[in-house]
Amino acid sequence: MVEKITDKKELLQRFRTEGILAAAIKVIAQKGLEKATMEQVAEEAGISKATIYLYFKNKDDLYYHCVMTRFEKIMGLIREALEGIDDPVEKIKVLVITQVKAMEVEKDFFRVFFTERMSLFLDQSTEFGQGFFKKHEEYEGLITSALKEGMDSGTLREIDPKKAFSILFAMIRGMAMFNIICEKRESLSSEAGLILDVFFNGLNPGVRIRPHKVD
Amino acid sequence: MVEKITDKKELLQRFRTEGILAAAIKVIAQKGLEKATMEQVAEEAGISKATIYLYFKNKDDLYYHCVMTRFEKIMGLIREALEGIDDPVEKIKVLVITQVKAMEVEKDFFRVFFTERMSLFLDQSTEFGQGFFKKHEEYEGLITSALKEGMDSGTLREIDPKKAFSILFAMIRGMAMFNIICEKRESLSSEAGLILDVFFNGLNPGVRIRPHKVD
Amino acid sequence: MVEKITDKKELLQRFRTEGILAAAIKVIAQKGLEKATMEQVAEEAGISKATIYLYFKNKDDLYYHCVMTRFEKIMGLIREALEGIDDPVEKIKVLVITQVKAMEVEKDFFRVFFTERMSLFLDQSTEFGQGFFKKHEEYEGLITSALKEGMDSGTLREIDPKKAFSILFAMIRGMAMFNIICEKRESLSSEAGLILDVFFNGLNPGVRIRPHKVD
Amino acid sequence: MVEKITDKKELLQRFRTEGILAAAIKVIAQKGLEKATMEQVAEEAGISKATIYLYFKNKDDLYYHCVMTRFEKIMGLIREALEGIDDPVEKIKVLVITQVKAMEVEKDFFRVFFTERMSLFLDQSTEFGQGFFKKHEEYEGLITSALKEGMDSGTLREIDPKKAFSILFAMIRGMAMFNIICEKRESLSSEAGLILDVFFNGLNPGVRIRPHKVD
DNA sequence: TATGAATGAGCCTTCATTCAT
DNA sequence: AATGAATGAAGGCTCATTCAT
Repeated sequence: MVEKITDKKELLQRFRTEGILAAAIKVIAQKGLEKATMEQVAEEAGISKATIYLYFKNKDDLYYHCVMTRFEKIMGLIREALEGIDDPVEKIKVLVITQVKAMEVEKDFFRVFFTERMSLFLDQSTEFGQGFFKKHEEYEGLITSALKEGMDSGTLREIDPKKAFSILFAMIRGMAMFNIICEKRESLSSEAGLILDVFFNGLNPGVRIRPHKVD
Repeated sequence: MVEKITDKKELLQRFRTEGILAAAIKVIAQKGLEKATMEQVAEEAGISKATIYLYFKNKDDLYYHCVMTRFEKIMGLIREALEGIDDPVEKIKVLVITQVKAMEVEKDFFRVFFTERMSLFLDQSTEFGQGFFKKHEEYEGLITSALKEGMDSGTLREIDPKKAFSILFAMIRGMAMFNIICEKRESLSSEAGLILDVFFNGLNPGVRIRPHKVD
Repeated sequence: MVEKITDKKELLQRFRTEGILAAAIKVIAQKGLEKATMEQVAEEAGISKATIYLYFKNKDDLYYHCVMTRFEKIMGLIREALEGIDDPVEKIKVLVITQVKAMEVEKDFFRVFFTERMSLFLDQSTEFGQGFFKKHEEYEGLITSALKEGMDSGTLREIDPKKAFSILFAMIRGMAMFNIICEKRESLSSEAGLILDVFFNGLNPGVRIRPHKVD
Repeated sequence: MVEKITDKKELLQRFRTEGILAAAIKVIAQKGLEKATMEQVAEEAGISKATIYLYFKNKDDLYYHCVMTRFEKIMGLIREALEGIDDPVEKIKVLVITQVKAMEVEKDFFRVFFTERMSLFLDQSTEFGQGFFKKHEEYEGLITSALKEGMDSGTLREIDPKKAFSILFAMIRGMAMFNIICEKRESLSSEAGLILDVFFNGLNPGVRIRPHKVD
């Protein structure tokens, strides 16, 4: 009996939390982080400003959870997409495409994430920085292990996998940023192929081993 | 005689402008954009808050000029470094290295630039956005033309040069961001070689045409 | 029960609003509009500056409501005083006296109203101007209708009632201003009789139909 | 010789002074007193901000002189218009009409004078207040003496001439204000007749001795 | 005399955050 | 648990005014 009540509480808790996060993401995506006020988030969530503080410590905390939620969602999608795939190169391909598509779905939010207050996540002396760092390492692991497999099997050239990850990630983020931001004509996901092409084949002429096409 | 006076005035003008900019860059690099107050900038510059407004319209304008100044300086360095170099691949190599080194010198400032209020420069409906866009196009041209040359001469594989630029730029920016931000052990410039290696050769195994070493 | 709560809220709302207005009127009357700061008003009201902004949009809005409140109060007094009076000339007499006395009670505030930022109320392209205009028309109607009655009944000479109102109002305001401002020895209300005398009889010699005495 | 130089100096002095005043009046009429900045006045006058302070103590002083200049000009016009007129009633008529017309010519400036910072002139504890008071007494004398003449000759009813002046002046100012401000369809001067009519004949019915027409 | 340059002194306004109910 | 009400803390910006040249 008591458990049920607890369950109910947890349910409500989760319900509220998610409602607030959804509202926050929407408002932040629309107005940008700085201009998004707690008031607006509360209004969008249909609750009172003070209530937000029952579920989140402060504005930074709220934003942090917005980002982490997105992050986790994307990680989930990636894991899902990777299921059943063995070929490391294929894995990476799927990874990139999934990632890129996921970001495209929430363009507006990621625009903010990429352009405002990233510092919040990068200062590892803070709770937020540490939390983000952990998630990021998990993500890094996902890609790094695929790269390693490729290198071990001889499909990929041997270079420091962490560095390879860094580069790949940089390409994704970089392309994402400018595609997201500049409202390019071509969809972001259509450029995933290009990223992969360069990442695998480079710009040198010669027999391209892996042409890539994204559906 | 009259010229002299004008010169003096211009000199003072330039002196103040640069003094303020230097102060602003310092303060912003230290505290971040949001937390940097006009008061602090003024203090650092050894002048009064109101004086800043004689030289810059407002805080955004001040920051905009901070960024543009850095941009121009880097472009100057790049142009200088490119002098006398004919080989397109070599050009690109030099370009990347120069760029990366320049950013490293002002780590703290670029950390802010990459993580706070980039939106200011990306909204092309504003004066700031347009100004930045123009400079950026110039920069794009610098790299794109080198890439084109390489493609025309057959040294590089034919792909849309603008896209190639995007990717290269993304790699630089991405590596920069995370190296700058995460206080990695390795210096940013030492990774320029890696960037170039991947950019030219990709991760596929095979004969690497262009090994790169950065001094 | 629910009603009670609402009532309480409304009560508090009204309480605060009136408290702030009273404080504002006091401070403004003392220091003048320009020199009266929101800080001072808040202090006088025993609340925080920010709280004022919960009840009024900005300083202009606050001042606007100060004026409108006075206006409404005076209109109320006039309506009350007119009750049971039928004779149009008597009505006008009462009107003028009531008005003049009411202004005298709040000399200091009306001094400010007459001498500072009247423009705020006179620019009908603004919300404030329109609000004021409406109230003023109501007030005009009150007097105009009395004047019309008088003209219809033959007690008063026929002239455009609106113009008659304008003149009467001008006299009141003019006398008020200079009596209020110049700290004349004679009380403002004692001059109401004079106003009425001239308004009805003019300066021409001849049988004065209506001598006026104000108690 | 020395005198000539002094004269030249005086001439320049006067020239500058008048230039600044003209500029100030223009700017103030356009923007209102509060929004008119010393900078704008200087620009309009084609000189530097600092130069204004060579000729006027401060902004208030400048405004004061703007007003006094207008005042003196109007007094001059009135004196001129009164020349050769003997009939006191006629004098008053001319007085009112001249005054009203003069204000109409500089509507915009008088709008400001009537609605902003009149307090500056009304506080007789200040130099400005005293200066204004003196001029105003002179003006009062002009009208009062005409009124007295009329009373002495039996053309006008006997009442305290100062009070009669007050009332007449109130009517003029009041009508002026609302005509000036409200952009009434009828020209201000066309209402001078009405003012005079009421002032002389009142609203009582009966033989109107003095119908007034204004050209 | 004229001015370019500099500034002191404030004030309004905004919000994230708290707390009594 | 939820919130309406209140506020502390700051910061950008504007001008009138001064002064060295």
